[in-house]
Amino acid sequence: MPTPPGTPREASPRKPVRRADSHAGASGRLAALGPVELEALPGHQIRRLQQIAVAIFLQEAGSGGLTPIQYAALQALVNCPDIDQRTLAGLIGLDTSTLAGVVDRLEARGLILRKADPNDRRVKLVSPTDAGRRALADLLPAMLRAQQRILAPLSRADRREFTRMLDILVTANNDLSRAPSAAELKP
Amino acid sequence: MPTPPGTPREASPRKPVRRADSHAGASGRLAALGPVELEALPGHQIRRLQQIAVAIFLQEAGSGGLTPIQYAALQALVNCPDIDQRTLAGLIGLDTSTLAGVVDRLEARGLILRKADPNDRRVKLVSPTDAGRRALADLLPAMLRAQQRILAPLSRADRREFTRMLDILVTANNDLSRAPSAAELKP
DNA sequence: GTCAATTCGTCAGTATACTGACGATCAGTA
DNA sequence: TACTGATCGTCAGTATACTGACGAATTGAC
Repeated sequence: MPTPPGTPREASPRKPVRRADSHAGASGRLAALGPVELEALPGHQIRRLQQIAVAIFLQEAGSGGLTPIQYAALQALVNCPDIDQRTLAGLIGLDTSTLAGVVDRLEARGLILRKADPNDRRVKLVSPTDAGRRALADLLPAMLRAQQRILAPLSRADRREFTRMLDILVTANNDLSRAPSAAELKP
Repeated sequence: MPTPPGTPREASPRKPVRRADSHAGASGRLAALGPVELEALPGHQIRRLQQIAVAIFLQEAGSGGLTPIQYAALQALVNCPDIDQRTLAGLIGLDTSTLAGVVDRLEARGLILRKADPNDRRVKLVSPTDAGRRALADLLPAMLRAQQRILAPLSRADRREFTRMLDILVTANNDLSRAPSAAELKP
């Protein structure tokens, strides 16, 4: 972690508030340059947007529905049944320990099945039940409405640009979460 | 720490099987078209980007540092000391019940102080300690590096566009989380 | 001046999301 | 075959983040 990646360097901050003064340690009294506005920090706004996206999804899904994560796990399993939990975690971008809880809850609701792999008893293969496929199909319109609402404040051209940049940012840093990456899944 | 960022990884196939935008409006005929690709759903990609942003922040902050939320709370208090918890929750976009835990942890580390409001005994006023201001100042360079790294995969023009759209999306839906909105804070 | 409504902070409960460690299992080798 | 190393799922611990409910305190209507 002493090694910041290649290229941060002191680019001129757009309008943000306060430049990264490399001589900060010396003065110690740089608190006078100006306040840091949270709204100008991308990380802060990304967190807010995530909160909003989850809230919209839950509104559309209704009280009996699934959470966004549960929907993603179930959708990945319908796309690709009978995979082990590690592969599933990689598909939806989750830590395997976090996925364990998600799978527990889906199994408790009868939406998926966990069975041991006969060839490797460490592995548990997961697949959706009929009830799971039905729940997913029932939720599809609400899920699509949620996706539209999330980006609704943007113009159509901006929506396209935004999703394009989102893809760049996610794929460029895909390996930063503890989710198993595609590289280490299929040797 | 492994996984030095900046590794672009091969681009995913990215065939947009089913997008949630534009012409999907009628909502009746989109049910039978093909598999739903999670990567094409804005909500999914926003969640992934949030994971990445947190991971980058924690990498830069180091082991003894603060979490992004703790940083935001402390920064808001330095900008604006002696406010009650409800106002603070609104400033950083948090539920008051979630904020209670954040404030507990910051108080336990001696970075903030909680005292009763003499004019209204329901209210607890919060303000940073000297140690809190010091911790915030010490973390400033790392925080700014993190912000740069999050958007580093984009061109400079794209970074500007992305933050512009982020602002639009967040402010347009500001009232969807349970955080106290600015409207109800100052009557 | 009393009582209902409201507000503030908190708690219990649920669900992500991470780190670090562990037992069980498998693959490879000597 | 016995040993080493790796992998799979899980667990404990910590930290967001929400809903719904609650006691304590204040405000408002009358």
